Amino acid sequence: MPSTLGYALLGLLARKPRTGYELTRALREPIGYFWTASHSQVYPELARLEARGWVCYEIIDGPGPRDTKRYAITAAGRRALAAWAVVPPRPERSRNELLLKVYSLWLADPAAARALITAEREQHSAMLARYEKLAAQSERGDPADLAAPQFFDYATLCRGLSFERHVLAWCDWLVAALERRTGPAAP
Amino acid sequence: MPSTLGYALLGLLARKPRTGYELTRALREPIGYFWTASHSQVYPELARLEARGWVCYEIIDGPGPRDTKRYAITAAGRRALAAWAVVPPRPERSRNELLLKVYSLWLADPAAARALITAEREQHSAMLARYEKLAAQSERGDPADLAAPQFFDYATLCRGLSFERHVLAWCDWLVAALERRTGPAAP
DNA sequence: TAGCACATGTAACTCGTTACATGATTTG
DNA sequence: CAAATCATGTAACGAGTTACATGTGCTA
Repeated sequence: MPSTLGYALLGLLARKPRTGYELTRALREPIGYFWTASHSQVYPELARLEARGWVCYEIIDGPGPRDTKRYAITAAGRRALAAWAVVPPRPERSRNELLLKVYSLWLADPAAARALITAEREQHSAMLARYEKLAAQSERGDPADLAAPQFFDYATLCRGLSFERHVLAWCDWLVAALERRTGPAAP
Repeated sequence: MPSTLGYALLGLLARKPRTGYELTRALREPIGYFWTASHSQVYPELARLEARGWVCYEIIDGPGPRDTKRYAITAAGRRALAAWAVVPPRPERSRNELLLKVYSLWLADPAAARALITAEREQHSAMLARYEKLAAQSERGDPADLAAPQFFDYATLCRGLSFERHVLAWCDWLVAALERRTGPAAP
């Protein structure tokens, strides 16, 4: 039973073969919205998956002192991934540093407290813009085809859009509440 | 500079003095909604905070083979907490195992996929009910008093309510989309 | 020619979980 | 009398981050 990262890599390889470097990049950009890993985790994990027979690789020529390996998922890997995907994940305990700060914000300087929430708002606003751009670009595929990955890409994107909108609304509410009490921020 | 857990403990102690055990409990029930830790983390962290002069303790008598210590925050601890609270947290990379599973759900059995999302929906439905109960109980305090903790308790609760409602709506949408394609689930 | 993207690995360290350990008091 | 709750600690392990390490090819 490999780690969650192993299944993240399998999920990417089930769509197309990639090198370790390409997997690392994918763990920043499309997958990074819900799972991340650094390259120092990726290479050992690929070796473990290969030892288990869930991925295989061919050596292609590339730059640098080492071999460049292009990995692909095997039939056994695909079966393992499909089985893992429907096992309910254990309820994960949330870790939200911002909420922890809000919990102690009554001790803080009111102007600085307002600035904290405003900054957070901007982060989520930027993230929402990125998701909206992705949504505009995405070809959704045939929505009738549940065996094609596009619909599930779209489902994860919808979750991101919804999440950012909800956080944004909460930030707006909180900033307004803080301003109502202490007067609007100085210019 | 202590860990985030240190500030979580300070945040609790700024409200009232507690024993390590009481802090551990608080890290499950009220704080657990946005930060968790097990008791094996709490005791060493309390020792570190004490060494730094941010908390102090008095020994009270209790059961068991060891001393029972009741910890309280010091003036220095309170200053450190107030300063930390307004420093913007580094944007945290999300880790959402369910979304990772959704990303590979096109490979899975459609009925099992539907069951996965339905189960997730029930989890969030139960969590929403807990939050709504808490909201009904909560005395919000004088909303004009930004130096009192009650308003900020309420703010974190609002975030929980909003979060669960958004996830619930997404689950409902996804289940409906999956059913529309494969026909309603067998009874 | 300096920096970046490509490309792959190892090592040290931190944070968090699980398991090990002990023992009193209360409740079913 | 068994189990849960109160109460506090240490140790082993696993997952993840940061830093170390090497080297090519392209572009500003």
